[in-house]
Amino acid sequence: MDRISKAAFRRLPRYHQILSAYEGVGREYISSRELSEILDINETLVRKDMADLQIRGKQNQGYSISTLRLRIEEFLGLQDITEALVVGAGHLGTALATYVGFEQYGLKIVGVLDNDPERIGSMIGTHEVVSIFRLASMIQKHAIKLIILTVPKAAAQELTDIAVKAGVIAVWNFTPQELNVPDGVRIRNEQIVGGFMALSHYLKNVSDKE
Amino acid sequence: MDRISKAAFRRLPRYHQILSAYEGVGREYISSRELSEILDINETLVRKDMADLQIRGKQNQGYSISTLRLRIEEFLGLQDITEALVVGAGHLGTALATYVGFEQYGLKIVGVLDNDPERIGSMIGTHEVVSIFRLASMIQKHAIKLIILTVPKAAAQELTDIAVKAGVIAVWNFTPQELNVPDGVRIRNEQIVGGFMALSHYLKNVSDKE
DNA sequence: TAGATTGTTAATCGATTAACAATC
DNA sequence: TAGATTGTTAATCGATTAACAATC
Repeated sequence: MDRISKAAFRRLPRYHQILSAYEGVGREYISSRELSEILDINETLVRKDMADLQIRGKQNQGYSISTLRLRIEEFLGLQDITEALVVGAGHLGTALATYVGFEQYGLKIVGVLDNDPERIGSMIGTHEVVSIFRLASMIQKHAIKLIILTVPKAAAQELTDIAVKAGVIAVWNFTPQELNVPDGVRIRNEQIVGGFMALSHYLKNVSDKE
Repeated sequence: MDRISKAAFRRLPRYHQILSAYEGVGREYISSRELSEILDINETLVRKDMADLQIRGKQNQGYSISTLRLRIEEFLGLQDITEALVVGAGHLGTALATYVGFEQYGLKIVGVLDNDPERIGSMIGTHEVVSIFRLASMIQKHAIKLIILTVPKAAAQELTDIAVKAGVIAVWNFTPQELNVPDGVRIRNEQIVGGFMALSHYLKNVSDKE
């Protein structure tokens, strides 16, 4: 069975991104040392992560970049197509709905919904924005398992309830609302403002020292 | 000195968000039990976090919501104004540049830059998009310490170098590029696609079991 | 061979949780 | 008083790192 630690799991996207970049310029192998320096983590930790992924390196050369990248993709299920709806067609929803990079990871946006009559019917990339009232029916029609939630905080829980009832089992939550869902439904909270808070704390302490 | 664990630090934005919501509806106290249930973490952990923040609760009532919120804001420096530039005026840059919620945390966007002649001169919210060639001069003029980077991956490192040379010491990085910066410069990587990867892994394992 | 590198084990470090005393 | 709750200590769990053997 595929099992790695939570902490290692969080490193996989970062490994993946470096591997893709190196593969793009034709490199074949990368050492744990190099990976550790780019990511600013310990070298042994990289080797441990590789061992957890059941990837073996070559003495004197390091790890095969393509093997490793494919292994991460397999592990994360990036080779399957995941169809998703973008719920909320504001700037952030638009950014996510039109981001072409997602294709590479198997994420396919199949619809964009909003509640604003002015937006409904307009085009976002190749998608016509449809009414939020069609959320449940679209989920059922396409057997959607994942929604990308970019609506105002006040609407987040209600729309999640509707989506879950219609069959969704994963919510990528870009709202600051802590969502309540039944067991078996997975939430990923982006809470973008959290990133700023970390930097704000740093900036405050730098200036305190001056 | 203000010192809490890394893990506790990551919980602060989530506490803060709940406290704001409860304060908005007029609640005065919240127990560690309630916080732990909303966030789906252990009750003792909440109390330990409070102790780390040097916040004391009241027996039988819990923690004062406003005291706790203010303490978190103080700790994170959210009461100071942080001026920042949005570098890259695509959909994501636009979303971040126009997000009104940032004000509440002291984040003030003072400019938006892009390299596309079609975009330069257009308005994003109250900001006129200016040429990326003015990056260094704008940083110096406003004594900017933080940039919000939403440019294509290929441009990320070069623009970071320019910004750091001009005086920036914090980069909120929404590109997938791992940035290389001198000591003393803090990077926060958003790597949005990482959130999808976590969900993709979950979805894969759910369907494998069927 | 010497050097570079992987892979593994044991030690250490950090975070979470259980247990329970204190108190309103 | 009994019940609800905080606050703290010690135990446990999980993650990282140091040390070092193996090997190309």
